[in-house]
Amino acid sequence: MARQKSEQVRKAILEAAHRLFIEKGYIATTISSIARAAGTSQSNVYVYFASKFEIAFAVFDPWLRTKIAALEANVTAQETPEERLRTLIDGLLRGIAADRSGQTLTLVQALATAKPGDEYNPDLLIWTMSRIHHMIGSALPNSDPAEREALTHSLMLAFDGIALRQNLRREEIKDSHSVDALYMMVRALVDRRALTRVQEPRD
Amino acid sequence: MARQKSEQVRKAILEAAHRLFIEKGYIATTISSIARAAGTSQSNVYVYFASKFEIAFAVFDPWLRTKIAALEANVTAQETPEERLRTLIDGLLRGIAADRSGQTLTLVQALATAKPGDEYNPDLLIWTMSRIHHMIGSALPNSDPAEREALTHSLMLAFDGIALRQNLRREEIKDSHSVDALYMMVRALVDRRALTRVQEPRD
DNA sequence: TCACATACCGAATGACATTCGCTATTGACA
DNA sequence: TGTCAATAGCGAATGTCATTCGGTATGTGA
Repeated sequence: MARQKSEQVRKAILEAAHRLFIEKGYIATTISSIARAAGTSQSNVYVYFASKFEIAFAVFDPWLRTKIAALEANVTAQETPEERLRTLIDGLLRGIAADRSGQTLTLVQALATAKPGDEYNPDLLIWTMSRIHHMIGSALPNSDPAEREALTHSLMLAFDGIALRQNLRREEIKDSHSVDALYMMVRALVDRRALTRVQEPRD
Repeated sequence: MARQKSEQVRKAILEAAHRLFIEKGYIATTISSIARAAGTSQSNVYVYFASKFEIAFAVFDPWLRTKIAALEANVTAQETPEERLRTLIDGLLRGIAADRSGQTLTLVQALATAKPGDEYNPDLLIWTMSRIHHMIGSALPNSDPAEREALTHSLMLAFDGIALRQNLRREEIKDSHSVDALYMMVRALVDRRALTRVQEPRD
């Protein structure tokens, strides 16, 4: 009954927020500027979203899903497991986490400044983890489940690390080194298995 | 000439901030509450520190140096390289980065909310990296320099990842898994070298 | 003892996120 | 097709901070 929310207004708010978050970051973007860019009033934004935090999450969620889906398509398209592994690590860390024209920083800033009441739905987190887990399976066939699990967690951890640094740390630390270092370690894991098999063959 | 700053007031401010940051986090701690706890006025805090950000850094710096120094003593005290490696990874990630009664979250929140003018001295970052690098040397003797370099970067990255998650991510992700996963990968790196040496001895 | 730089203080100021009181619309139902 | 209650939408508060300002008082170097 009574008046309905306009899908158009909602979209306008999200699009304005999306653009402004990328341009100025979450913290420097004000609700007032989002409202202005969306062609509505500051207070009306709160009819559509309960808080600034909620807007950030509503922007981040579809952004990340799109990125991860594209990454997965890219990984799957690779011929060899080695290529899939490199594509996965590079795409996830350099392509998504370190992307300065993306929404990763939005999430980091939103989470860092979240107030006690600011909750978020864990679905996105779980979904992302399951996609990465799946990609790792295709990049490391014949690996044992514990190993795949461990790698999934390590990659998520690296994602967070890169995300935090993206703007917050100084240039003294080069992200590229870290990504290469991680890749090197994963390869070592793979190679060990290969070597172990050579030494103690058992199929 | 003229009046001097009181070392006592400075110390009182830092001690109050230290305690409040741990209790309530950086963001939820107000300059006003720091001043009250330090027994001075809000505005006088600005005579000693240019900004809230600067206070955070002044608190974090000695805290981290103490922690890292203690870790290094602990690592050095271990008998075998294996024990040193485990002590290093566990102490750094679980003991320092994930310590909820420490100042890690302070730094994350301070960095996330830093304004353009908020600069910090990179000395601490460089010093920390060099200590970790040194500890890795003692945990992986005979490793090649590139490998040690890569591990140092990976550990710093993991540190940041854990730090970000400390309060910001949900329980859906268990940090412990990630730490174990990382340890497993480093061991794989070590083992590979051992296996490689067995296969192609050359000493 | 004098003079001045400045520690120290209480009261602004300016930015925000969020809330409030009110008006205008609109969708369900008679 | 008219009525009306829920609520979209708006402009003006509110409340919370970090930071700044204007003034006063004190310690220090001369």
